[in-house]
Amino acid sequence: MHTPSNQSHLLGRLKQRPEFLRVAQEQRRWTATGLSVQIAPNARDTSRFGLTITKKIYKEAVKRNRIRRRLRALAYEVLSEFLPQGYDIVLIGRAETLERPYDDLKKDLLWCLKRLGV
RNA sequence: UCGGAAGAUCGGAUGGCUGCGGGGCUUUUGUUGCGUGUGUUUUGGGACUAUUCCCGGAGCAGGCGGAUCAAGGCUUCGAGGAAAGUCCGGGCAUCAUGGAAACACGGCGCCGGGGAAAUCCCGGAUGGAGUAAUCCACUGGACAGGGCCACAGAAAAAAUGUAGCUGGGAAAACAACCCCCAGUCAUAAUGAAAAGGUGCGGUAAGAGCGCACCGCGCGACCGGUAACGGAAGCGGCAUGGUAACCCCCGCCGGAUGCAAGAUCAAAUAGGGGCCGCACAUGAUGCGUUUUCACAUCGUGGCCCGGGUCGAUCGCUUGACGAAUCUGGUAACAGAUUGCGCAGAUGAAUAGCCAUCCCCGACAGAACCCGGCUUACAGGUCUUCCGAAAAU
Repeated sequence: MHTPSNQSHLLGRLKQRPEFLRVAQEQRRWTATGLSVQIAPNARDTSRFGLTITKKIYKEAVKRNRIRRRLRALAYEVLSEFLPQGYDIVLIGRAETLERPYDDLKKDLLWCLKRLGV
């Protein structure tokens, strides 16, 4: 879309529910303390990411918003650097995402990517 | 100074790096389509002896203009007092509806004022709490009618008469008990409540039977816009509670909610129109047969219509807020202004770091506005009350 940064233009966003379901059906999932990751190849020359934070984790909208913002910042920083082209990835928030130190979250995400063989 | 009451207001600060959503201005290149006019090719019609001229269609090339979209630059704005719960009142939209009324159903219920309206707000009345400031209250009607009032108690509503008290009768030597008749409810027992209370008189015993005080009912008149308050006098006392049970009276109320709804519009199904082509010596249609005529049946293109995916609008400037002044006890109203006001749609307003402090509560807009209710760390300000001290 129109992201001016020199790195994040590689990253699109998943927006439609069917796109999320397709990634989930691929069954490639790994969970760390701070977050869960689902991934699927998308047959494109760019990668895209989506975020899922359910009401099950926190009832209050404020806490869910904060989790979403931390994950989004994480995605722009880490995925644009380490995620190869041609993948759709979904980051799923957990209860610990809210308070976990940012550096640990970063390690969690990298570890998940490694275990998923990317 | 201590304790208390009411109201208003704020809701971490500063800086750095990296970012997000909306608007505006601007630059460049590209994309798409539009307008304009130029050159050129080709073609139809007309005028003319002819060169040629006039009118129209199609293709190609590049020019200019102002847009759309994308990217870059600059600039500006970017969550709350409750954004929450979705409980009321409206705006707006669609649907239904000839008008009006009545019935049904639901809601509301002291008086006056405010407000678009409300079950909201302000002021007052009444009752209650507090030394006070102040706070609390679903506050019409129980002689329109019905229902209910547990347990206990004789009796729970136009009272009754269990124990008891008194008189008379009967019986008897006399008295008492038992029995019969009459009067009565002071006394006793039950209960949340027993049909005025206390005292004196009175009586066979008693009773508002009489009187005084208190209470209650009616109430001339006075004050107040009103709710209501005060009250001379009159009445011997009469209409127990519950309407948050039905009900009666008065007032109010269509339904559904922005996923409302409107516009544009790939695609698909079925439908309609026009044009071209094809067949046909065919099939079907009007009782049968033959002949003739007519209509339909095929296929291609374009258009209309349809409305899915999608896109745009609705979508944020309005019964708005703020400041100042004026009127009003106040709610609020009026005037003025180099004043302020998000608009997303997998959904922006952030991530990380540093410093400081009192170490940060409840909590995230989703069509808009007015209320209500609920949650909330801590800070600031104003007014008032009580006590102590000082003057």
